[in-house]
Amino acid sequence: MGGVPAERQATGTGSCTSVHRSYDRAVTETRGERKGRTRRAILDAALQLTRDSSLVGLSLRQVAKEVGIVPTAFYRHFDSIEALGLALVDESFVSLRAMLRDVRRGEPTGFGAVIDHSVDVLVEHVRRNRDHFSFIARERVAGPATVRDAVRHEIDLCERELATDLARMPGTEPWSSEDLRILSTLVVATMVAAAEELLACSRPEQERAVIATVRTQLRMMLVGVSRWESRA
Amino acid sequence: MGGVPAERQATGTGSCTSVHRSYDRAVTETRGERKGRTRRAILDAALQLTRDSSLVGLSLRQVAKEVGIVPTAFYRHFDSIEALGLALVDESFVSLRAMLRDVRRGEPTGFGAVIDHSVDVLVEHVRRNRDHFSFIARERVAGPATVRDAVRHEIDLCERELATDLARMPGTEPWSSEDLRILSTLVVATMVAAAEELLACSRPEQERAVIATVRTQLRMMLVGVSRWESRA
DNA sequence: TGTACATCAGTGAACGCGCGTTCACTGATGTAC
DNA sequence: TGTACATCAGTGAACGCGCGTTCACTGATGTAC
Repeated sequence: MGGVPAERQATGTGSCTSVHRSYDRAVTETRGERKGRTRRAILDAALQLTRDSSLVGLSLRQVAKEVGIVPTAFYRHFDSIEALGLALVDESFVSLRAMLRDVRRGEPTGFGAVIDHSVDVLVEHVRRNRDHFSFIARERVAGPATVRDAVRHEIDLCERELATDLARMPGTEPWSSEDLRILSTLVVATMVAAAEELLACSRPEQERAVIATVRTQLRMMLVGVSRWESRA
Repeated sequence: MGGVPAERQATGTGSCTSVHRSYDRAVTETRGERKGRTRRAILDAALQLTRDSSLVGLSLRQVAKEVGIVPTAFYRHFDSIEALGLALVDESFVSLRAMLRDVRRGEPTGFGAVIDHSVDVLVEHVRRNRDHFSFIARERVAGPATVRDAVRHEIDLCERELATDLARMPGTEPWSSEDLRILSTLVVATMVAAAEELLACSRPEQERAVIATVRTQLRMMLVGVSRWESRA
């Protein structure tokens, strides 16, 4: 009875809705495509099931049940829940890097515009990749040690990336690279905190308040930027 | 065979070392004191056992085993792990409020001195109440829903408290109360991030780097503060 | 195109284990007289 | 001070359940000829 249930993935309420529909199933599908679909379904099920708790506390059997496969079939795709977690870190940061790319795409027509654009992009990406962002926020502090470390490492890379972006902004010419790094850590921490707040919002007006707050916070920082003198 | 194992609490490696020693045990002890000791031991065991994971994933049986009581005895003290979690939120924020009190105790002799003193106090408190701080950091995003909400609510209260403190600082007279609130949110987020970084440090020089970073970040903000004009 | 064999995603029974919770209990501590 | 009874923190057996992991398996898909 091998290979039946992969199309069940669309059943889940996961945010990453797939292109697969039930009418284009088995007939033309290669074995590898099928396996890929089941793998995708496992990843989606894990994201969905950890929404209100964490990887710690997610069981292989829960995931298998949600996907519609027998528990042992899980091992055809991942060695353990932890390995699944590391795969989720990878794909979550693909989302996050896409966001950074979108931020960078904005035309720099002054500080205020850069801030507004960045916040808009953040809000939009958090909305569209809710599960990825909340996965990162959660597992960063509460995941299994290897997952936690992987998330921290990726965030570290993002901070470095942002530091080089900041170095290209007008007004930061006199800054030391160390101070740029420190500022980018501050910006990332603020953005992470804002993302966490956005994720906790249930009503639109809460969301609007969070957006206004983070916008003002970034402005406060940039007022600091324009007056800052490294090593002084 | 009731009431023997309460003095076992000192066995744990918890950070809150108790005054109890084995030589002052049972003889003079009242029933209520005994119960209090066991309760304390349960709280300590929970803090210790969640260090590397989270409340989600902590079992009543693990706690009972660590304390040295039978699993069912747990129910004499708490209804569930979640109720135990809420008690830990309460006592963790007693630690955190003690820290805020220490910060406030510093003499305000200029911005730089306020920042240095605040960071020193933060570092000292994180060192001394490691388990409480990491408990807050973790359960804030990854705890059971009721625990998460309780932590968020307490942090919200801290932000309000800090906003009124900031209002008393020289230089903030022209600030709107909304902007003070936003700044205090920013300061708290920065402090929380710094505390998380400090908790992740394994070597002294990492810790020194984190301290230098947060110090600089607060300075950057305060340069912003001194130039900020509300509603402008 | 047809046949024979290899691959491998998914199956299902079975295992020993730790879980939360129930229940009737014990015996030291506390209290009323 | 002494006795009789109440309280209640901790006990230990028992329960049904979900867990991760093992194993031999099935049968559709893929490939070599």
